[in-house]
Amino acid sequence: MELKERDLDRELETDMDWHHGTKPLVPRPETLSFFYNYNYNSPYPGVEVKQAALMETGEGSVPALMDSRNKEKKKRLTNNQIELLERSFQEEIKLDPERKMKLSRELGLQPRQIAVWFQNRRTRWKTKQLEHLYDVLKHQYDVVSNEKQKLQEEVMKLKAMLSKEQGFGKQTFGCYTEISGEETVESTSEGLTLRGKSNIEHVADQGYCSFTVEDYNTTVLLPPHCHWPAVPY
DNA sequence: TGTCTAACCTATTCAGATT
DNA sequence: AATCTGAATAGGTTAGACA
Repeated sequence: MELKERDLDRELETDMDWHHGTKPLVPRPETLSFFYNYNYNSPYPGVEVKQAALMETGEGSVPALMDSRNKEKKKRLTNNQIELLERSFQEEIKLDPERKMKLSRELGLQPRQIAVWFQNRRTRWKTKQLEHLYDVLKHQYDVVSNEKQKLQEEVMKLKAMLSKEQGFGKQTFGCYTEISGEETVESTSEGLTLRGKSNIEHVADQGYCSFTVEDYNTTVLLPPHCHWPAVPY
């Protein structure tokens, strides 16, 4: 980013970390909280008017005064604000300065509020993605596990038939029976696991479980052209 | 190369909303 | 009152610009 843009950004307090470099090292004095609060000095006169109007109608997003000491309340965003923010988020998960300012003007919110909302929204989205990924992997595991059990049962049946043919049980099998050159299967009651490592561990070892949300976004959950969350909010 | 700063992240706090 | 939800904060990391 160019210096000019950075300076402008800082001047307008559009940066998410508005306090960087100027963060007070001591607790904020209550009596001066209005001074430290980023909502106080609005660089957008028009926005203030809009916010005041919204407050009057009970839809305001500007923190109202909690008491005589100017301590401000947290206010939830209105449905309209969230709707527009959501639409914007669906269009693009990241927020560029221009869009931030546009949303700020349209919604009557401080740029930093827009940035914070997007940051929190990305966090929620990521959590949902991970939950969804867990479900997908669990389902895949269950399918593979069931398949494995069926195959094991089939092996046992075939073994039983073989031993019957070879002398009605004269030949006993050990605890582990060779199936292939690489893998053995436990023939005990808990014989559902591969010796050594489970499928999931095996997959994890091969790095299949190592992914980023971006990778996941473009491979597992979403169609290739889709770069915004398919998982609902 | 080191410093500065914007932008991002995760973890956490805290207050309003809900049960 | 307890719990949930989400707006906001704290502090750390990263990347780009610049001297």
